[in-house]
Amino acid sequence: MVGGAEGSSPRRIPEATVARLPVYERILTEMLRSGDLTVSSEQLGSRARVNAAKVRKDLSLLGSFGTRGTGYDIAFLVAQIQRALGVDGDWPVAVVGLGNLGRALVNAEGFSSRGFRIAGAFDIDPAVVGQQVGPVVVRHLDELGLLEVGDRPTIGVVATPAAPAQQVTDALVAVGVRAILTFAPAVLEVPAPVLLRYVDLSIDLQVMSFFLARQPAEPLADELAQLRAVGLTPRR
Amino acid sequence: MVGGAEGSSPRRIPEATVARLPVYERILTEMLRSGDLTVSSEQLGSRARVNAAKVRKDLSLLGSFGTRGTGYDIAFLVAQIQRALGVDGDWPVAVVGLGNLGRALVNAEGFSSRGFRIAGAFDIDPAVVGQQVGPVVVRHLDELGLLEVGDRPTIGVVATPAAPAQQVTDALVAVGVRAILTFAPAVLEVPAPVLLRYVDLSIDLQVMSFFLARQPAEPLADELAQLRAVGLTPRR
DNA sequence: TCATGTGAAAACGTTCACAGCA
DNA sequence: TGCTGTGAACGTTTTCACATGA
Repeated sequence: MVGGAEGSSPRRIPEATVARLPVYERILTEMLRSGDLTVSSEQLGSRARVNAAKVRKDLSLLGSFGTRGTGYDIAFLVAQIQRALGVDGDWPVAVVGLGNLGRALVNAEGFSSRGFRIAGAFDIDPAVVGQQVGPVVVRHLDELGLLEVGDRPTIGVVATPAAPAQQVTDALVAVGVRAILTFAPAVLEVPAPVLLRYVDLSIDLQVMSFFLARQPAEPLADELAQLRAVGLTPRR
Repeated sequence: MVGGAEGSSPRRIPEATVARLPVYERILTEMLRSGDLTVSSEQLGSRARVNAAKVRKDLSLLGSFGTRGTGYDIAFLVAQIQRALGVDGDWPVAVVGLGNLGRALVNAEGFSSRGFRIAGAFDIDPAVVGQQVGPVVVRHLDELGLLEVGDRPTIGVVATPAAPAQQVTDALVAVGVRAILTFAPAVLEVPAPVLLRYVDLSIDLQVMSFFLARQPAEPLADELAQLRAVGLTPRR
């Protein structure tokens, strides 16, 4: 649904596919490290818990660069996926809230890799402001608007408790973030153009337990093959 | 796809709906706190960023208990959603890895609420083992198998770095968890019947940035209305 | 021979539009 | 009149099945 006059865009990549690409990429990167050079849709699919035909459809949307009879060149595939996901971009991220969760995020492996970089970390607790946390020095939330032009965040991460989350979100929107990723267990309101994504332990647990509840405790292997892992997506 | 002879199960609830129910529930609970008594599908939809018809479809799957011309009784609706999600269950959860992330999880609001309870927290770091973290005392991973029968975890949460994640997962599977929720940036292998869900900052960021990249920086309100927030679900 | 790439079919999920009821 | 509940239309995603090419 990202309509518009895009001109020379190579192909429309469905949202469902976009959600799987990072998973493929991670698997392929791991395989590269293990010394593998090529992979079949069958292999990749079984590692990603995805039907092989789906893998082929997904990859064919990026262009046709598999070799019939052999499979895909892993290194090349990784490069193509990265290109499709737009790794070349620069995505400054502001993290607000440096409790345990915020600290974990700021230190996360694979955060600064990829186009993402932490443009700033913010809190209001005087005990935390000024502290060095991982790669950054925590600043007061009031300084959010004072970031250099090149560091103006495109994405805001809300890692506060539920109570201040809406206020923090408003502050992020005010400095122009175009997307919010929130870990706070609260429902947020943002203006329509801002992308909003909730990451939530209790929601994940509830969805999981729903499926567990209607699954026999000791089920037969056959029926289980059909039970795919609850996806990554919009789901998202 | 949870086929089988379930007999008197009320209705099949699609996965997409299941992923939205906890969101509705959270909004409704907040509205209750604000003193609201009823809600229309329009109101609930706009808060959840979901089409009103979809809200009605979702809720009608739980049974028909709206009042035409008025809307839904919020308290009753919350109860129905909870019943559908199976709140009545008991879901012991084992958390492995008590770095910043594990600490955040163990202390999370809304963890122990709902049927979930922390049956145990495990690590291998001698500096952490024995420590009181939030509501629990951390035990050594080797003691995972020693939990009382009533505390045998149904769900395992992996909050370790990528390197030991597979090993930890194997240990969890060995003690009989039926679902794994992992925050480790690694691809895991589990036997087919075990549900597996990845929660991953860098994947979320990548998906978000993909949509941002093909979205005009200062887009018109009309086009944006179509850009729904990247969902929760499976996520998804 | 083996595995990709892709039309066509099936399954699934969303949205529309309106009948039905308070 | 206002809002739910739901068939039917629509759009998207998945899966099948096989022609194609290394």
